Amino acid sequence: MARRRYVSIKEVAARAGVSFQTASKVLNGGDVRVSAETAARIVAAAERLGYRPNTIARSLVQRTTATIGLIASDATDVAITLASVAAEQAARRHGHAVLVGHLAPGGADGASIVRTLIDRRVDGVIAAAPDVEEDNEVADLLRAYGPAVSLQAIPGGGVPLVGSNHRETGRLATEHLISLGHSAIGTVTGLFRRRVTRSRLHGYEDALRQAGLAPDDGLVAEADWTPAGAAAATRDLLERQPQLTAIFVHSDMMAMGVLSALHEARRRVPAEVALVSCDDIPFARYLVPPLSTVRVPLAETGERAVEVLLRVIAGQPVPEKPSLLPVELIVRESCGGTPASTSPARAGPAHQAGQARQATETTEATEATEQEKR
Amino acid sequence: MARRRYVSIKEVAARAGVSFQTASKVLNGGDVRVSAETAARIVAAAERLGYRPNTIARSLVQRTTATIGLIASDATDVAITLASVAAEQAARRHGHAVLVGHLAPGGADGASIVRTLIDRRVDGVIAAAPDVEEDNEVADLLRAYGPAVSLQAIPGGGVPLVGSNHRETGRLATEHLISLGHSAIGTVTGLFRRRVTRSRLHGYEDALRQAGLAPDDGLVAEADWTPAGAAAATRDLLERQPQLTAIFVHSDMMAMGVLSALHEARRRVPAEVALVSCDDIPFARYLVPPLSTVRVPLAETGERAVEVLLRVIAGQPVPEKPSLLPVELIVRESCGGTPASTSPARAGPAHQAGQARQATETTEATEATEQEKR
DNA sequence: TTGTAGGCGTTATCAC
DNA sequence: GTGATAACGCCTACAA
Repeated sequence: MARRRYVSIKEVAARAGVSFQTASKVLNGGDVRVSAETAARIVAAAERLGYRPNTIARSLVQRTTATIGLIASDATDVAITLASVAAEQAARRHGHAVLVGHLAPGGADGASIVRTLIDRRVDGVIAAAPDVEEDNEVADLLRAYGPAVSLQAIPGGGVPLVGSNHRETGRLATEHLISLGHSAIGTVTGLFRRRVTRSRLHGYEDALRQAGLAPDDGLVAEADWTPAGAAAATRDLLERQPQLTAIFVHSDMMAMGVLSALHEARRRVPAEVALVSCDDIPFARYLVPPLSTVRVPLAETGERAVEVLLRVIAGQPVPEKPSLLPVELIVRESCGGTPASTSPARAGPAHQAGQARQATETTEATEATEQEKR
Repeated sequence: MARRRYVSIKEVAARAGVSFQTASKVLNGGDVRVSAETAARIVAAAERLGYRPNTIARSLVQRTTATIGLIASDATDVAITLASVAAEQAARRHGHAVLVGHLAPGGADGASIVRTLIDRRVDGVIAAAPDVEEDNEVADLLRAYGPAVSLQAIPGGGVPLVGSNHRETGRLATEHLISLGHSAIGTVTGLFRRRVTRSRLHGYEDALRQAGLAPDDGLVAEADWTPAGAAAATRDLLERQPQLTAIFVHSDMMAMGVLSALHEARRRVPAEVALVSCDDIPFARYLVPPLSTVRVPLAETGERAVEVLLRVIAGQPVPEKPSLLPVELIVRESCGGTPASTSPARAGPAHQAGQARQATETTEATEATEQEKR
């Protein structure tokens, strides 16, 4: 367990009887104008000695670290974690290491994370933490230093965005509830100050209006993305609007809180209250009842973000327009497969999703798919 | 968005009218045998120019990177993610950056992650990925290069372990079910090849034997830590042992699968089947019904791991014995608060947990606590 | 085909 | 108090 003395390229060279510069040349595979025989000797020596290049030294001269920074949120929302983990894996597939900093729940330390990354001279950074949407200091640092890509809007702009169409998401979910015959549709939202919340709310209102229903602020309850907050918001909603027959909730994590509150209030899902959510985290299908939700391609988002970042790092122009990935409604049981006979509401129009499709999923099919993955 | 030209200490020095060595001295706060006035001038210049030290260059000469490596699992198990995120946050609090590598679901790329970390000359590494328990190559690399700490056993030993007493965990959960009057207690386990599984199974058997009940292999169903796998195992179990009235499941993630399968089988929880799990992930309380579970201090485990690692890095002796954190039974509704009147089974003995306590939690109390945290 | 010189940005050890 | 010299491990010319 003692700290290992790393062998340097000079030792390899000495062993092979060449200068270390020659060794460097063959070990880096570049333009090897070296006899095949000496090359082999060098490679053999390197192997024998267990040579591992010191990327620190290499970075110093090359002025690039092959490392990207990742600002991640704490682990409370599984959906976001999914995106950041996928980003890390994608970066590594592309030959880059990843330096992460997770925002702490209380502290507004986004800037200190970014500074750590800058000091370590990462080649670029990905912001995958909703909280930084409100952090001007982070935004300034990101703009000032090197390339960056964000999974949420950055104040002041200037940082390419990768995400999905949140308005579409809200619309899809709400339209589906309308098409099932619901007209008293409440919504448990994320924090109002987040763009994603406002966009999904707009989508929700779009769908209502399109069906001739008037949006009503009394049907909207703000929560904080946590199950606890969503449970509280749901209790409020049920008290204020006991007649509601459906709820659109802005995230699967919050859907758990909604289900919990509904259960405590003895309202059966979907018989008495239908529920549609957003995200489609891996275990959404295992909630009781299985959750209908608009799938947001979180993992793909993370992967796309590193692709965009790596492209910018490579010198390509910074994308002007956000990169939006398609969302898709996944129908399971929490919204009821058939219209809930609550009111004579007009059936909503068919789904005319732009870049979205609708998928209906049977229990058996899902299970099979997910088993396969293992 | 253009890549910023970083200002070097030489520019700062020039600006302040001193040599760069002097600037280095005052900027690093070391033994400042420099006039207060020049010092101030240097600091001012650094600030004005937005000087950020190049830690790459610093690392090269100091042969330490103030960076630790973290081998993490993919995000499928929330519990494990909790530990690795906490570890990262703790490391940063201690002034260290963290380079992560998440194991990909399929690939056995643990070793390649470790090599990436080694090449980047991290000061130490934390293995927080159950999968590496079976990876000899990772174990060898960890032993060969620098300090390491693991959250699970490492083949061949030599790497300090931080975790919890799994046998105790299994015993606590099972004893509680026994104390509620159950005698036909099934268990949905993790993968048999993992130590944690075997330990929890031993705890389960300990409790049964102590209550005069004979362990029965027919009551044991292996799963793969996923909700899907646990659901399948549960269906098997219900088919083979329709008389069972209680289940001990080895993780909260799997508990979701168990609840799902129970729901599909129309078995009410806890009225017909009582359930106790392990982990106490943050949303365990929001499952339907709220999950009784043995709390494993995941976040604390991650924090402890970095403390141990940092101590070893600082030159203190490598701990011989594993560092085990206490577990605690959290009673919620999934096991039923009162004895299920199923069989005339002898009530189990009172809990004589070694380092564990039992906590009973009301809905109200939990909610209050969790709300506070925000 | 191989070796030499120079430098990446910093810190450390001495002289001055 | 301050600055010159050397070194960390490597890479990229360019010279031999």
